[in-house]
Amino acid sequence: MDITNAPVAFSALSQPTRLDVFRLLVKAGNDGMLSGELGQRLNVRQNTMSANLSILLQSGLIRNERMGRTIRYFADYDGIHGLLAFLMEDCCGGKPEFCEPLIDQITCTPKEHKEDNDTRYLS
Amino acid sequence: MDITNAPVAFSALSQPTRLDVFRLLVKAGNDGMLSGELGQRLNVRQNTMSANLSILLQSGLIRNERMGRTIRYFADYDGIHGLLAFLMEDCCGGKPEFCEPLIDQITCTPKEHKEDNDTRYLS
DNA sequence: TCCATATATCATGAATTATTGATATACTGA
DNA sequence: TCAGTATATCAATAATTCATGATATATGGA
Repeated sequence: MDITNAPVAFSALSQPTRLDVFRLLVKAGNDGMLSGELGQRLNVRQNTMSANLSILLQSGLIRNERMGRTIRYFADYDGIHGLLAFLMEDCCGGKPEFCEPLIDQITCTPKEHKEDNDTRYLS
Repeated sequence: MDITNAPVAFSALSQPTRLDVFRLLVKAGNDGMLSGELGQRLNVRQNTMSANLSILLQSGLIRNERMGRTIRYFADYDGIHGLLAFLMEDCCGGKPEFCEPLIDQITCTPKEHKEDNDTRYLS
């Protein structure tokens, strides 16, 4: 997986099923959800869900882990943080020292992991 | 102008020129920017810029004001706040009382205007 | 090794979106 | 009222995206 730009991520979120998937994963937190579970929950066919999950994966907003026969998907908070930081860059009147901690908070970035933050979107 | 859903807003941000416009307006803050100014700055033809601004307007992420012959565009913080709140709903493990103030902060929502917040995206 | 389950990939057609040249509208000042 | 500037709309083509049926791959258990 290799994300290079923000339009790809927003494009991923622009499709209703994918937005639903993303929000379910945000709510699911560390538990994540299985691919099949998402398909059942949202009443989406298997190959359609697979294609949509693939697009979300490429966007860097979610990640996955194979658990035996099944694959579990999670919201990727680093990716989310990077995207929102890019989107709202200088949002507080060009005072990043004021704005950045707030972006950390909205994306639930723990202070002790701040050095791992995704900066791919930042210019 | 009447925005009804989040996919429209993310779709608006999924196009590179529109994302650039949005970010310029976020940075510009209360000064906003003229349509022609945006076109020059991003090297985009007049009618293309007009079409893209129209799409951003429909998304509720920006607003405009005619000033004589020119039209000035601004980031719409209420719209932005509503979208991000919807996107990250329950992001902190289903504890909105912890999460919501952070969303207010990232979108620079002043406390005294909280009652005006856009809730169109919230379920 | 064979079967069943879970997920991914492929090819296709339908629908949507983006850009452009041309033209229309809105406003200002002379 | 006319000319000029700023912006919007229209029509058309090109490009992209979507969901789907069919099929392939990966894993686990008997």
